[in-house]
Amino acid sequence: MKRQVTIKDIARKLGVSISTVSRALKDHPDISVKTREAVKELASILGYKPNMIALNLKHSRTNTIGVLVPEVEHYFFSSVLNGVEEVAYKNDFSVMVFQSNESYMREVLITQNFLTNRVDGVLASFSKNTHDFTHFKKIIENEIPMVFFDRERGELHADSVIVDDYSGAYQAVSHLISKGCKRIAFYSAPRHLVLGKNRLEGYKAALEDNGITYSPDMVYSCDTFDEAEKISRSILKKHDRPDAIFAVNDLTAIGAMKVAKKLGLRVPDDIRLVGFENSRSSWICEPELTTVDQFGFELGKEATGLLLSRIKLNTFDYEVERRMMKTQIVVRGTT
Amino acid sequence: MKRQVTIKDIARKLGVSISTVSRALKDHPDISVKTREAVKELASILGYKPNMIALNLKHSRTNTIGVLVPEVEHYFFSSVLNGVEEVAYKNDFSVMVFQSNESYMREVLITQNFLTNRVDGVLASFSKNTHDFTHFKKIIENEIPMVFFDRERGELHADSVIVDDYSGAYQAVSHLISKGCKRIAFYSAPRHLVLGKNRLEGYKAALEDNGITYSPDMVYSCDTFDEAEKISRSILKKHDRPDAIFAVNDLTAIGAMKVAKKLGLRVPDDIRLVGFENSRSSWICEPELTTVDQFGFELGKEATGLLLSRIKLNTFDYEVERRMMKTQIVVRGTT
DNA sequence: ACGGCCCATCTAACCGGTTACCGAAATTTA
DNA sequence: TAAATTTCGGTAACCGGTTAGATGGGCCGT
Repeated sequence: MKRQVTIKDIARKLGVSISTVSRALKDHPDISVKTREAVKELASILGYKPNMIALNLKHSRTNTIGVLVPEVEHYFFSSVLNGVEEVAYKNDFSVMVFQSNESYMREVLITQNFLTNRVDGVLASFSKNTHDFTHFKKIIENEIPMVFFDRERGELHADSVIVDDYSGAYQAVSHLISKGCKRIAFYSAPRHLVLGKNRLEGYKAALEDNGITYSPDMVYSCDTFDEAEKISRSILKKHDRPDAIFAVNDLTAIGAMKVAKKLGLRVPDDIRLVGFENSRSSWICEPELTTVDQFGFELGKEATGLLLSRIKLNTFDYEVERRMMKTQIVVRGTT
Repeated sequence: MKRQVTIKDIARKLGVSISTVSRALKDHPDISVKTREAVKELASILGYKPNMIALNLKHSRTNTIGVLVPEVEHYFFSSVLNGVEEVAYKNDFSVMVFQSNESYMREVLITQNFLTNRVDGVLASFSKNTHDFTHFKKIIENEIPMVFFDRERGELHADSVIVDDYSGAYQAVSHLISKGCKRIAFYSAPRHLVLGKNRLEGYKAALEDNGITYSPDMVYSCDTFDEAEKISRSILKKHDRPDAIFAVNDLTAIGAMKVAKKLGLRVPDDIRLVGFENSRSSWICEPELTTVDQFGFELGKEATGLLLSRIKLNTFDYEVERRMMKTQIVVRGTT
């Protein structure tokens, strides 16, 4: 492959030393205007581009942040990514995105990659199957700033930016109750995810604040379209079927809706549904889905801003922060 | 921040030279077993990780490929990305993903970033608003291998891996004709994209092969949900409205379907629809959308494999290749 | 006892920049 | 006019590895 133009080439052609070229290019006052102009002109003629790798080695920074995300295919994560890019980009940082595909093994390899590639900081949303966090601990041992987003893990020295799951769930369930629903099922994420716990708390609180007793029988572990299709079939056939379903994400709600319609239930008359995400899908399905907007784009911007501020701190000795993003219920046809 | 362990640290503690450590770590035969074992043991105790940046500088490679994509939010592109990661990953390459958001300006900046970050190769799908290709020429001038995917540009020294748009469109339109459709509208991508041209040709050919005369009045420039909602309103109200719509992607087809249903048309009895993508959305809408599967995952794998083979060639003197990915029509409820 | 040879390791240059420090010429000052 | 001070640019170390070639001690044969 073609060798790139270096300052050495410029120095040789101009008969000056490489340090002069280096200084001239960055407007160092030690260099005379004449020399500086000559260097700059030749540099642009030759198409000189500084070698980032050499700079990175010198400064031991890469100006790169690593992002670990379960799947970019999910609307929420892709919108987070947009926010991340926006901020990173404005601050001259590059972004390396890796998907765990909800696989723990893959996640471990990705974090190792972060270490060997010497990213300056890490944004991470770990997989649903991650119960062991030693791979993240290694990143922290290396004093690489890390911000968890959406899914958090309190005990590590890492900031987190999360969705206000509690209040999102509370809003959603309160809304359903205001529509007259009494038997509200909750299709929930696995319990070990903090978001699962918090949404459950919000669900419970909304029920209890409205005089409805909480029953664990109404909570199902189900957070994908396919699972929703499967379990809804039996749930919705029962004589004491729920009159509303609050689902942990839009696709799950839509899966349930599909089954409901197939069973001849009318939406929203016989059964009301609320999702969580405000994804594209939520206005593609019919009727359009009432859902809780998670503001992924803003979350991405927030998390990246926080991470960059940590990187700029240049010390690992800071108080860990936990930021919560507001949610907003979007009322549509399914309620 | 914490300084990473280097071979220098190991050398000092062991009282040997850094070259000995370097060689010991890579099982060089010059080093005695005793020394080698000692070095390796200390390395693992100290948690030594080779500094990729230094290696990159030495070898002037980064083991990184840059990916330029319009928007990861689109199902097709996110599935391509999955394929890219899969292959890159197996070959110990990292992937840097950048979204142009269909902005030409952004795209130019991203390609500059590829140059300064010294990626070893580029996978690119340019934006709809790109008419000037000098930014790609710069990459090629630097002899960085490039593979265009999905959207190609013939005149540059770059391979391309594209969807067989012609046959995909031909299949889709033939299918509609076999269902008895006579007036088939085509919601098309901008003409300057090769994929737009090829699908139009496939559309024309399918019509003509079945004795239907092609009429330019049936071709509309429309490739988003919003545009489809807007233009379909008037198109579907006309007394000589089409009896089928073939759309350039799923969301456009779904936008049209939504309007059709609002106008009281029955799908598929009054109007049939075919999309292009086989996205998640295509089985969320109702009825489920007949669509042409583009096999994004396979396309991503193919393009990355080709790119990596070019990188490994280690010369820029190769014949440019153009690979076409087969498509497959998926028949569902809208036809 | 000495030249030759092998083995294990070290020295130093290199990748492409940055930058502290040094030195010679030009200019100012006494 | 000699000394002091700028001005301008060069030298060399450094970032963390790799690697060709040098070095030096031990063992061999004659």
